[in-house]
Amino acid sequence: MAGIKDVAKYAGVGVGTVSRMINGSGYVSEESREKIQAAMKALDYTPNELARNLYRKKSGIIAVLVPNVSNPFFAEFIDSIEEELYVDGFKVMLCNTAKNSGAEAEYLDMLKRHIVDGVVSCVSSLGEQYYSTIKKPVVAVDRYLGDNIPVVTVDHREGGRMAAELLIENGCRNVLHFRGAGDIDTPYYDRHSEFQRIMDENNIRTYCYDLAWDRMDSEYYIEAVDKAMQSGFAFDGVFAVDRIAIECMNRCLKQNKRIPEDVKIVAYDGTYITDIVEPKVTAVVQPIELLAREAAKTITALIAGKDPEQMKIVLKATLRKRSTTLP
Amino acid sequence: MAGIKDVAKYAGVGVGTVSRMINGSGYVSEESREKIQAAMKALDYTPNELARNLYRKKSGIIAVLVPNVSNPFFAEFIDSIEEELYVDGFKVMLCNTAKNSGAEAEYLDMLKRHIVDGVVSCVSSLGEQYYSTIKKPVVAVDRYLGDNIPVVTVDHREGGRMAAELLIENGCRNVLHFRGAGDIDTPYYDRHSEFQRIMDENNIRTYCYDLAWDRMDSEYYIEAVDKAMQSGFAFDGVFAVDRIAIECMNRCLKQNKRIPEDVKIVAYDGTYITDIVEPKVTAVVQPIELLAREAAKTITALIAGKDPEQMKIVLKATLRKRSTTLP
DNA sequence: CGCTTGTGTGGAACGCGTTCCACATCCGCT
DNA sequence: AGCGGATGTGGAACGCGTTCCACACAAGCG
Repeated sequence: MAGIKDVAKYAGVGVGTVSRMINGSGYVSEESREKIQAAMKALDYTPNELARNLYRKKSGIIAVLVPNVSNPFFAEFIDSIEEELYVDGFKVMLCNTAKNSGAEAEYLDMLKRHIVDGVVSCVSSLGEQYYSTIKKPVVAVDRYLGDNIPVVTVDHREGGRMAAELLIENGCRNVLHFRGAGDIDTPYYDRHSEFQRIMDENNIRTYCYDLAWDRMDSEYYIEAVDKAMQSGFAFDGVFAVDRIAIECMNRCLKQNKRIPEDVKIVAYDGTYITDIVEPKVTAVVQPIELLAREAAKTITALIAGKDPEQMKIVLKATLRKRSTTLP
Repeated sequence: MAGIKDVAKYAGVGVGTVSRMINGSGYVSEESREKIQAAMKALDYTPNELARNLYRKKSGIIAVLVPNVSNPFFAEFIDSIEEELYVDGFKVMLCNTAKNSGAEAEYLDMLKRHIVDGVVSCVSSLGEQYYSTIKKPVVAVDRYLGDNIPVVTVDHREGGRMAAELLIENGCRNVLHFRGAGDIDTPYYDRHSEFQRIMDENNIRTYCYDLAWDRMDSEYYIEAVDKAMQSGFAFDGVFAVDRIAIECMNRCLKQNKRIPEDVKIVAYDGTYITDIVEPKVTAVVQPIELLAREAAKTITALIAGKDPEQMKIVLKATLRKRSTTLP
């Protein structure tokens, strides 16, 4: 493989001149330009990015940590952030952490090893104290990872409220509430706290099912719905993440319950799967693309050495009424 | 940031000794071991992977090119291959190519730049002649990228046959056939050729709708179904990729057609979305996990300098009968 | 005792592109 | 003529970890 020295020799110039030309820095005469161009073509030269990276101490790669890309929420998030970071010249390293409890730490370790310039984390099994030791660019999505780590999140309290109020307006009195995983003081959980608060305030009976934080697969979701159904709790409303909401809906339909007449359903996330089932599911929609854009902006700012303008960016969720609630 | 020299100085040994200790190569006395260990801890030393990479001329990263991760087929593929490659010590760089026509070439270029050690490509807008100039490890998934590029694929001919025969057994006489994108001589397309051949052979009327290769989004799919519906072709069978099959099903239900009595549907891919809609959709299921595993095995073998045992690995698709065809 | 072999070590050279510094022209201007 | 500035260039030093070579010392053996 030809190196810059070979090019310089072939073109009859010094390595510095070749480097300046490639990087468009400093002076290079028209004559040298042509000779170097010819040499590069003749030797089929491509700069070794590894060497550049070493010198610059950066790789141009950002790690994005998610539990699982096959979950449509994270798939859409990754899709968007990849696109966003691509235009800024960064590549995305994909890190699924659910498969293996050591993966999160290992991927974070790549920051120290200079393999990645920054991390966007949508997971948090490791906890604040672990993250607090990291002095490199990290952005948290939907969870607190420590005081010095900027977070991009959604107003889940408001999201939980919208869901709760809609079910109440719809006249629900007995609601099945699948509570997501995770620490209670992570922004993510606000939807459940607020939802539950409003339910209690209005004397609505609820049956809460707490999900494990490390399972996002269909099998587990189906199992969860099974168990909730077997509890014998007679419900006329459901609040759950997309996939579970859909599963509940299908069970209800199988039991000849009418949707939305007998059971109202509000899903959380509003990924495209709520729109491909029939009836389409009413959902609190997370602004995934915006979440990705803000996360991208924040991490690139951090990498560029700028302080993020805000340590906490809170986006708005929206309510998308479809056919699983009354018109 | 502390470097290996600092550690060596602090421990009172030479850099070579530190390096040997870190890499477990060569001799290091117990005494040196302890001193180095202490020094590493004291200085919070982590080796700079960039420098190692430069020396070794490899980055430990494999680029996986897909049109779009939000498509569940690719999401599941990436999910699996990431897991597979993780155990082999490789990281995955995610490359969505649909967003931008230049992205595929740019990501491939990273091979030359030594940013990635190999590429697993599930896309092919660039064509054989482009790929043929690449002398680095590349594995193709479901498409031919040239004679010297190993391919992992599925027996789509068989897949197309299973779908066709099932619809015929079900008594379909007028079938809506959404044909996927791409070159006709890519393995991927075999399903359509074979399906169509059998349809023609049995004098089944078909209405073929050809999809654009560069669109995988819901909007486009909905538009496609719209157009096909508007054609006025009265059909009693549908063969299409998951997402479109589902869309067709929903349209039919809305028009009060009964599934499967009035219209039979066979989807291709069999990702989880065919299982969350009601009725569940009969599908030719691609062995995505296996596809990922074989692709991972092949690319790691290539990177290790081994020749792949086979230049073409063909896996079996299976038919999963659900409720959109007769029992 | 002399020799081989095993153990252990320091440090120079290397991989490869970037930057910086010293140095050389050539131009215009006073 | 003399000076300042723009233009242009070559190559050493650097970033940082790895490898290899020269060298040192101990033990084992005839």
